[in-house]
Amino acid sequence: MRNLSEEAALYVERWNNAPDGNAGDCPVRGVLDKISDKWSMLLVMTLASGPKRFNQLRREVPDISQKMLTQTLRDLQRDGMVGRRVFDTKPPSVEYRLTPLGESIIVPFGHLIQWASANHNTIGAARVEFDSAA
Amino acid sequence: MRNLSEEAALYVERWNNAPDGNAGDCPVRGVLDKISDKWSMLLVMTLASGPKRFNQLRREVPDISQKMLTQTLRDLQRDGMVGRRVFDTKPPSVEYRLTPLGESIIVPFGHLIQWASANHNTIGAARVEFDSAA
DNA sequence: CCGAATCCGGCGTGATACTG
DNA sequence: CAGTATCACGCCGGATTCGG
Repeated sequence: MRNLSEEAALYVERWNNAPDGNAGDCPVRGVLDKISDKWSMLLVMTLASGPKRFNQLRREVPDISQKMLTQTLRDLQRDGMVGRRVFDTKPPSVEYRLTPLGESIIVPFGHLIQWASANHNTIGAARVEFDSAA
Repeated sequence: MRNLSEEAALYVERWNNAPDGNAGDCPVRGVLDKISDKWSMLLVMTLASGPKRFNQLRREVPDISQKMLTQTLRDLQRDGMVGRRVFDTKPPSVEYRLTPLGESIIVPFGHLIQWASANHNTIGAARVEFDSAA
């Protein structure tokens, strides 16, 4: 191990000592697969600012199709990240909101966004450099 | 906004005030797409414990195909996350190691792993509950 | 030992149309 | 407004084979 930060070293150690290090059925990878879903985290962050209705979400995430919005919301609901509430109005309206579990992922995911925001320029430059060298 | 933690509220605000909130070409989403890659972060965490050679990586991540290993390593190299060093030995050997940029993602990604590790039981239970209700 | 090149099946994804 | 149903396409990713 090189001189990583204390905190980084801790995570690396935990990773290496995980009971199922890198098995395909490792439960952590199961959760991470959801996180890596194209739309899941985008919707979570959109719902983070408060409950929203179906078409409201469509407007705030313009490039999601209706199908994927429905499907992603159902998956998030299934995982207990999002709550769904139906109002018997006319026309009917449905409200989606983050559960406490859903809210709890905002912080760790925020760290990742912060990292991406801070480093996307560096990454972009590295890509240009790499491609020009080829 | 409900009573999220101070930190969570901060990330939500940043997200909503982002210059490109949710455009498809938002640079942050470009970076996040890489993170959401099936193998990228797995390899980063595997390399976090030190430089490794090609077949060494294959052994430590048994369920990755040779093709995806090559491809993912090249992408990571392109993004400046991984360095590649060739030794003119016989037989030749190639060593991959994290760059400082690559090491810098260990901490934010570690937070996510920690969250996944802490909550995968809750999520699993929520899924069973949801499926049985259907 | 470290790859590149090729073939190909499956599934995630979007477009479109229809329902209550 | 809030979905469901169906179809068709793209491309990711695995298996296999070949090369330096």
